[in-house]
Amino acid sequence: MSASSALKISAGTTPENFAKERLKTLIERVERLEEEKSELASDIRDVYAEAKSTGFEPKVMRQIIRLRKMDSEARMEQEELLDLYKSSLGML
Amino acid sequence: MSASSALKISAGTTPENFAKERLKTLIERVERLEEEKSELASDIRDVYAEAKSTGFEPKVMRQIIRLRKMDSEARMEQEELLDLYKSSLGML
Amino acid sequence: MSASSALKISAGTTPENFAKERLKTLIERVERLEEEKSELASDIRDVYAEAKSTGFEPKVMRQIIRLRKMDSEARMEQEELLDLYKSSLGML
Amino acid sequence: MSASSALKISAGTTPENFAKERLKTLIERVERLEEEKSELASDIRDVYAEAKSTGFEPKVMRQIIRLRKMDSEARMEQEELLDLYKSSLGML
DNA sequence: CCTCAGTGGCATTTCC
DNA sequence: GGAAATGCCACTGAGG
Repeated sequence: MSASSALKISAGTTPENFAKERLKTLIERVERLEEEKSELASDIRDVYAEAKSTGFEPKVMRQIIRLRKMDSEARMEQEELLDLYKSSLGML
Repeated sequence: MSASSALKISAGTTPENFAKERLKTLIERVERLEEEKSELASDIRDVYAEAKSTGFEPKVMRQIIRLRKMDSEARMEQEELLDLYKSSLGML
Repeated sequence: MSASSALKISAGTTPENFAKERLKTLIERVERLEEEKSELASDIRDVYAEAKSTGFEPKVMRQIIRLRKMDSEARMEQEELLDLYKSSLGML
Repeated sequence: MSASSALKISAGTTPENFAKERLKTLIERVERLEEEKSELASDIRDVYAEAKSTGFEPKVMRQIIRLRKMDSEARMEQEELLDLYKSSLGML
């Protein structure tokens, strides 16, 4: 489709239409991402279901995962703190 | 634990170890999925930030998205209702 | 109430007793409300039972009710969105 | 509106319309009850909010209420059991 | 008995 | 940073 014809103004790119299209695009991007996020959530539920059927309690697993997450976050904070010290002392 | 081979004791596949490995695998699968989920959440925040910097209010966008989601859910429920009617009337 | 009388100490309104009484009142209010809520749940079950005995499937009824609820919620969200647009445009 | 005219058959009380009206009534009864139920739930939330603002922890209050409920249910069961014994022994 | 929807509670996130 | 809202999980209770 060519944009060279001024005759097609009625469906053209007025500023309002431009904004409208832009908004539409942004919303669809979010929706797509949300969709993928939901699928991952569903995958996670599946893993827990599988675990449960093998005899592992999902509740306990969640606890473990929470703890490991806290651990790794604490470790990262420690490292950031260390870097801060180093840079303060001109050691980076 | 089998006593048939003394050599494999330390790293052997006793039932307990088997369960332990299985649990470890499951937990790592969940952690990987959670990781991806977080990245998507981050992507979504980015889109909203970008939208905001272009003059669109995230609050409005969220509302629009919520409405669109409700619509599609309503449509799905409609279909379920229809199936229910059909099954009630022996048409399935 | 005055603390000048030593006679009323044992059952008096010390700060602790005051808090205790207040807590008791709050808890009883919740319990009363929960009670009424349970009665309504029971009434609802009765209606479904009656419907079933007249030949209507509760499952279908629930689905219909769910849909109607979604509709009314969608309507409310529509209005909120409109308000949001208005406030975005300084029309409120 | 008069029911004396046979001319109004098209909107009349055919068996299907009768069933339809009956269903409508049942559904509206349920919806009304659900509505009241929601209002009570809202009232309960309000009480907890009020309690919280006065310094009581809702979480603890919920615990207390749960325990008291268990107690009263246990007591009722005890009494039912006692009645059963009595009737077995011709003491009612 | 067992599945499943509904509901309350909790945690995270978001907005002010 | 604190309050409010949203989404998620566990649990209870109803229905098959």
